[in-house]
Amino acid sequence: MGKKTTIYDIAKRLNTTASTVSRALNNSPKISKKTKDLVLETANKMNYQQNKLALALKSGKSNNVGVIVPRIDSNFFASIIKGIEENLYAHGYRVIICQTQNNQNIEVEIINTLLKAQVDGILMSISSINLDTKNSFNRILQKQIPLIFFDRKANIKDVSSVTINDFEAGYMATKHLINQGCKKIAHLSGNILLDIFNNRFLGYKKALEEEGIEFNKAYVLKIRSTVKDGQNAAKQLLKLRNPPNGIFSSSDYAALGAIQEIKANGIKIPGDIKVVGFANEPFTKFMELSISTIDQSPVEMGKIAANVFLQQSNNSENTKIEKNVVLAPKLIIRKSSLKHPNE
Amino acid sequence: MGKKTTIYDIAKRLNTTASTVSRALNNSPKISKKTKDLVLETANKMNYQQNKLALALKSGKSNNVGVIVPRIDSNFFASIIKGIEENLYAHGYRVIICQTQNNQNIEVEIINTLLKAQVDGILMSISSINLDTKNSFNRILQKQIPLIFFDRKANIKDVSSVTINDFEAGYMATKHLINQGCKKIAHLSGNILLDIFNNRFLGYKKALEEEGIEFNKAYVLKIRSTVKDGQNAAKQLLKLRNPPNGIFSSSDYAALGAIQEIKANGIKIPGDIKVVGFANEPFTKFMELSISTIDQSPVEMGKIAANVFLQQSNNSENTKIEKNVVLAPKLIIRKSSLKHPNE
DNA sequence: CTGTTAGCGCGTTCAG
DNA sequence: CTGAACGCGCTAACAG
Repeated sequence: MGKKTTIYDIAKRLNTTASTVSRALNNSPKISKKTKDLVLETANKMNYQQNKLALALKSGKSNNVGVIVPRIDSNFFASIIKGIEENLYAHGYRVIICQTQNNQNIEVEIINTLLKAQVDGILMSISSINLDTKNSFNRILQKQIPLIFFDRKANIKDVSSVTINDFEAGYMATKHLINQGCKKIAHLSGNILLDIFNNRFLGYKKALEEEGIEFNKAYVLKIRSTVKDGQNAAKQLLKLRNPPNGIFSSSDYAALGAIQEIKANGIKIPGDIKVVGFANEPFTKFMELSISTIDQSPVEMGKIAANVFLQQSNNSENTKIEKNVVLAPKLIIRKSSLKHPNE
Repeated sequence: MGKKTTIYDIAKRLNTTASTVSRALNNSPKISKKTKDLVLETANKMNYQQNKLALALKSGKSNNVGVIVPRIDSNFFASIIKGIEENLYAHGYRVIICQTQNNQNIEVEIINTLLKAQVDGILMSISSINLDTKNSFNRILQKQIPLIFFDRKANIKDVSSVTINDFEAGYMATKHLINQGCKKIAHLSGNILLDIFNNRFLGYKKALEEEGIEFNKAYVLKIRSTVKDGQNAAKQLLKLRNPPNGIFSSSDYAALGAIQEIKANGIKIPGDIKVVGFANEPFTKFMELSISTIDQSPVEMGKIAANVFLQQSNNSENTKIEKNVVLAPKLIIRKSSLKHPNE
């Protein structure tokens, strides 16, 4: 009962051999319809189910793909994973999820674990970029298994990526604030060692420059993507002799924190200060004072990352194909940044 | 370069055999320190990495666990998965994620796929309960692989589960509304074919009964967990000759929709109608009119489900252990249901 | 302590 | 069209 039935079991029952059974089950042309039907029937009767593990060992293909994210419980990453899973499941791949918690040691360890598990590909959003992780990436590439970055990429030759144009996003957000009448615009930035945050920052600077607004270092604060950090940042900004009247936050959570803090000080949003966040987390839409933000089409990003993986793994040629898909960010204008008609 | 090095490769290089290498790598006691060190060193030099697939085939243990949810991009399920992954990763298991999209055919298919992939366990929140799915569950049990339900369970002998006390949750939410002065309480219910929704409904009824409030069938509406359905439900309720002054929604999203619709009609919340949702989705806390809700401790739920799996898979005895963990729901009181001091 | 052998379950030669 | 033999990479039982 607990024992699993193998092709040997069903061969024995039919007084034939495993290879015949295998052929029948795999629709081989060189087998008579009669024995084939017979095999299929008894296989069914015996509740046979193919052991993919044996197949994987034999073929060298596990049909598993590793997906590595800092954490899964943010709508952004969960949505990407949704896109990846839906796309790859239909192609016979199973998705293994791993979280780094933004810890580089864990990140390296996870990559090793996945390689040992013989995954057919690794799709990831990097947590950090240092020597250890670079070594890990090289180990992946040496094994010839496709590596695809999404959102947070490292700049490595021969590695494909799917990102949004973060520079453009930063530019759009800042330009929008300027168009709404802001001249003193602060920026809450993530760790600029990561491209995404650096590019958003550069886009912000570019927009200021274009409008002839002088860059003010005191207006740029480094934050983690939390409500708390947003509150603290807002506190700092409000203390300035010349506080900003616009804030572009590279995180929706920080934007929310900033908004809370500002309102707690009796300052009006969007009247006195206008705010734009980043990521289009669900809550930004649901708030009464809905928050303007940048949408990154995460589900689509996941689907595309999966497509790039599929192309790459079907690419039997040894020619490396590096594909860098850059999606267009969408500025979503909501109440938190909207100029009053009379303004 | 692309070729993977096996224990045979390193045995050959050392003029020894694979078993010696294996012993060295696995810290076997019956091997001399000298050869062991030598093996480890050259293994390292040759970039050896164990092929877990071969080990899995040999041992019959894949170290993979399947997790099945309706969808991953809701904070509730994502948080459960977070808990599961964090717990199981530490124990050497990898987590394979699958989404049913609430489709029973897909659900059955996924179970089959996971069984073929030789997962060591299946943790799931069911999408539907019918003959096909029951057959699937039986197939899992026949193969002696642990099956654990979380949140949405089916009542099947010998199957463990981790849930919250939904009856209690429904009771608490309704009682709270009554304590805040509501006498006409509506309930937005999910599909009561699923235990969770039925139990919430029964808890709701029980609370009414206890307070001598007559049950009014017109106050109970069936909804899906969407903002839209919440809006429609509110529309219906407001049309009643005697509309409710309290709403207990089995979904935060529907609660939000109802609130939007009610406010759009110029009716005050919590002044005229008080609302309690369900699941403690992040946005409920962030709204200016924060929404009262039930917290289900999803991360903890995931961790516990993982623990139950671990216990069950270590249970070498053939005695079935069925463990039904029931977590206590937490009522989180926020503005949407709070009586004004003067009221 | 080390080498030999066998088997996990499957697909795929190569013979017949 | 079918059967016999082999190998994927690893561990474990058995000899030496």
